[in-house]
Amino acid sequence: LLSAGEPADSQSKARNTVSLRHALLAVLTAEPMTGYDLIRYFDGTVEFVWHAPHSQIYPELRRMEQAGLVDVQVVPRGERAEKRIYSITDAGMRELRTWLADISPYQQERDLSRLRAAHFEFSTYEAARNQLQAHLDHYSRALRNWERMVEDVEARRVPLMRERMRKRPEAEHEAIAAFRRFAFRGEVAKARAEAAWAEEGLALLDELEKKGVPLWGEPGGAETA
Amino acid sequence: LLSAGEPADSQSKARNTVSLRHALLAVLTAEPMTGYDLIRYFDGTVEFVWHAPHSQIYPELRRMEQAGLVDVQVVPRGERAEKRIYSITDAGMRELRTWLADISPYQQERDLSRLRAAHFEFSTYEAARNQLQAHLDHYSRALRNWERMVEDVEARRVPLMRERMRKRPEAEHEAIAAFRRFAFRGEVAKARAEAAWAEEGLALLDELEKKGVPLWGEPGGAETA
DNA sequence: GTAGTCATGTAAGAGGTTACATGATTAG
DNA sequence: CTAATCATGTAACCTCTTACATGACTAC
Repeated sequence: LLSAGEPADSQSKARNTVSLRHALLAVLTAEPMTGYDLIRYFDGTVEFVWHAPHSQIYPELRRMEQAGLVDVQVVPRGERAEKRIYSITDAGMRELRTWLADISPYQQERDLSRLRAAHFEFSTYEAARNQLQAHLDHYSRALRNWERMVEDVEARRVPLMRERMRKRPEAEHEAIAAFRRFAFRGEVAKARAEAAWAEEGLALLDELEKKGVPLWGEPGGAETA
Repeated sequence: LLSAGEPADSQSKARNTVSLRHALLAVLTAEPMTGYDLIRYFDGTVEFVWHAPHSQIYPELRRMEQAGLVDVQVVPRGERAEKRIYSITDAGMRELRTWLADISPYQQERDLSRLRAAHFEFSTYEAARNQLQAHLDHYSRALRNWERMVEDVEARRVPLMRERMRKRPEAEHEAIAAFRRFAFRGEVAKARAEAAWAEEGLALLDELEKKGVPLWGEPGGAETA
């Protein structure tokens, strides 16, 4: 049996669970910050490549601390409270670099929209249209977001990126901006492809309905066999 | 907990965990089969939209049986062994249709390739190239697969689809093929977009290297701050 | 005072991966 | 008789989601 997309690389153990860890390390390269700050950056810009809720981030930071990947500075907040400011260590930087060189196997597909679309014959024209319209809406919104982010990167309007640049020599600035822009452009391309796919699907539904092709779910269509 | 007496409140709470269940139901609409058969279909064609290992499929089939979504026929295999042939019930068909009409929230992004690409500045030109080359290889292979599958659907060369058609009136055949084709075309578009993205990245790396833009990970580049 | 933001956690459970485990049948 | 294929499970573990939970500080 031939399977779809086996990476099948002979070497490279590439044991790549725990990527939340690397996402956190990557953000911490910009500047030391609290878990709370990390969550904000995740929800702001990093979110689009790696989402994580705070219930995952706080415990992971503790584990990273124990593994020596980050240092903590405990700072009093007012009279009674405290906050924990994390910064990346040399070991953390090494871990990040190692991870950047690891080729990891591509994770298996699990695509709800596609799974549904492949079986629209059991549905109704109306329900199928709703699905595709939701798909189109979702990716249209996403597209606008990522396009604005590409512009923000080009105009150097991203605070965390500016901070990162401030700490590095001028010569490296171009690379820092270029790779961020490149990543966002990947999302732009994906969103565009998905939106176009949804539109193709909506056109297909119109065509089939006009031809009078019946679906199982329709009142007029055949019922359960 | 799913109970049969849920009064289908207002419109679609969209409680959409357990989609493995719906993927299995969808395959079972074609014909009754064993868990082993289901695994083969998953690994063959369904895999590209929904992957699942056998350790997930067997227990889920038992749960579906208990929920009344599938019927089982236990058939002796030789002298001592047995096999369990599952078929979808009316309740299973209803569940499938309900699910097809549910709009589920889009799951959060978690994209390793993009996460890495956004931080190539910490890597080396060589490592970054390897990443993108792997990306390109993966999606080029995927692209060829999905393109062939689109052709197979167009030529009605997919066994499970033929089986499905055999059981339905001629009028519905066009829809059955059209939706499968449409789903595969979505994967084609995605693979094409990802391959193009990787190529754009490889060109970017060439350009930056030619200009002499330094990266952190390079021997010539700055080391850890 | 009170609402909003800053700040940090725990816990239960679903879903998914990997490994362990077994044994029968069939084709050569 | 041996290998491949058919066939079905369990268990440990990890990740992620959702919900529960707390409280201090700050601006109005």
